[in-house]
Amino acid sequence: MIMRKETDFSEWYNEIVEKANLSDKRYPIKGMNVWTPYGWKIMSNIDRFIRKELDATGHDEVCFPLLIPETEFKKEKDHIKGFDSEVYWVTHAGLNELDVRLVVRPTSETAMYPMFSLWVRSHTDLPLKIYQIVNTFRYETKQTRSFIRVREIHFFESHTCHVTEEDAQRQVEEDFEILSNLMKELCIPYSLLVRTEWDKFPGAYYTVGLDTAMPNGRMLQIGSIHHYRTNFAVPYNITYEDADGEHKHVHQTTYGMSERLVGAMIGVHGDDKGLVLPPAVAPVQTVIIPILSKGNTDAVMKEAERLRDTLANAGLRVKLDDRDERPGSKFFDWELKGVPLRLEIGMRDIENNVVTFARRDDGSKGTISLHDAPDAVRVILGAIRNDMYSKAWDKQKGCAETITSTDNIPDKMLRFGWCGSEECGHRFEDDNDLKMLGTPYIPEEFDGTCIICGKRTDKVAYASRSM
RNA sequence: GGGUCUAUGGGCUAGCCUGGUAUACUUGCGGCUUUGGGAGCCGCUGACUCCGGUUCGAAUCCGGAUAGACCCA
Repeated sequence: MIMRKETDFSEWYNEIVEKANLSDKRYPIKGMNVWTPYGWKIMSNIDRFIRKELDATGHDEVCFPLLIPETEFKKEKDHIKGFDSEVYWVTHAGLNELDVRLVVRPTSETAMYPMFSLWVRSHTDLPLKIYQIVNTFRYETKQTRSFIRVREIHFFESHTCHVTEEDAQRQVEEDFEILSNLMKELCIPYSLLVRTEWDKFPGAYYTVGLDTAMPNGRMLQIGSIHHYRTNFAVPYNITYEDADGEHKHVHQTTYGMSERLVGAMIGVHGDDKGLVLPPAVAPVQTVIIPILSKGNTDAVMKEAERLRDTLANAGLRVKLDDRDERPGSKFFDWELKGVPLRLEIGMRDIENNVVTFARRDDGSKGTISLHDAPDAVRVILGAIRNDMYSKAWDKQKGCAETITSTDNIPDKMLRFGWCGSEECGHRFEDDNDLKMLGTPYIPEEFDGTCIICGKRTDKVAYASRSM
């Protein structure tokens, strides 16, 4: 197997997805792939974390219907303009043509908000904080890629309603905290950029894009947080009665991240040997490889099974690889599949009361005592998580390059002065085949000139080629 | 949005130009031997994307559909 992550990222990515068996692309609809068990376990582990975080911050899980009546879908003008060209339509039921066509949800604002209008009556009903983990559908015309650009998208979306704009803003801040907790487990670095006016979510007041750098220098959007103000509450008539008996529109936010997180994890952590999974989401956190030889098979297997049971009882996701293969072959397999920690146990180890371990993230090896294996394994997994996280951040920090002219633009994340006008923004994008990612959410000191018009500016913007 | 290329067992692939018997490797299944970094031998299962055309005969030639890869906007 020859994999070259740094030089042929695109090929490398496809090869990893196929060989590690994360997804089966052979389903005969473009952009709709089958989640195979290993890939789905990873996604489910991510979902589990999302549930934990959202539940802990007072969100309730719900599940809305997949189909949305055209009449509801079209209530918010900008929203429909943004999604018109990429939704699937249900036009028939059996042999009959439908009077009101149905949209297969591309996102659930227009499904939820008519119900919100019924649910929210009083200021005591607020804040309303709900989320769902479902699949959505968008008709992508561009080239598709497993997890990164698909037509059926597995994602979570949280929707909140608040009394005031300030309350809604506080929700956005809470979302950043949830994001931070989640990314620590997935070991993925990210930047927070306020999207340009022409790139914000259709119908939003503002959008914060969450981006992470891929090895080919391009930025991958892994999620977004939107502040809607009352932009949806007005057309959907979501109002509450305040303490003074006055009826007011709610202020709303949404937050969403998708299966792209899996794509980001592959891209950020993988290497030429295959996947590298963060311990929190790895379907198998540690694999035990028995080293057998003639005459000691039973003794070693017995010890290996005991080790497996001990670790499993301690709550670790452990697998004993008892296939009739040579150890080397098993090493390659599990490295390809990204298992964070490998334990080897043979006669030599048993005689010394130890287990040999090998870390997937940095390749380091050593031994741990058989007696306190569960604690030792937990410590190593924790170290793997921390090292993966900080290593990934170090890499991302160096990834943005400040440029002052549009000559010889490098293929990476770009930082530059921007006067803020749409005209300059569009020209920058069109002339250089780049996508503006936006301006920093957390303001950055800047003193320079707009890269297009040359006007003095203290505003800085980011851009990159899109994936 | 525009263009180029591709489609053969589960995976990878030979054959296509010049029409007639489909090749190797790998996976899977069974067996023997092996096991501290991709083991070896034997046996078995398993394929020409779909629709139409040309032809006595099509994986091969022609047209279309579908799916995939890449390039440009």
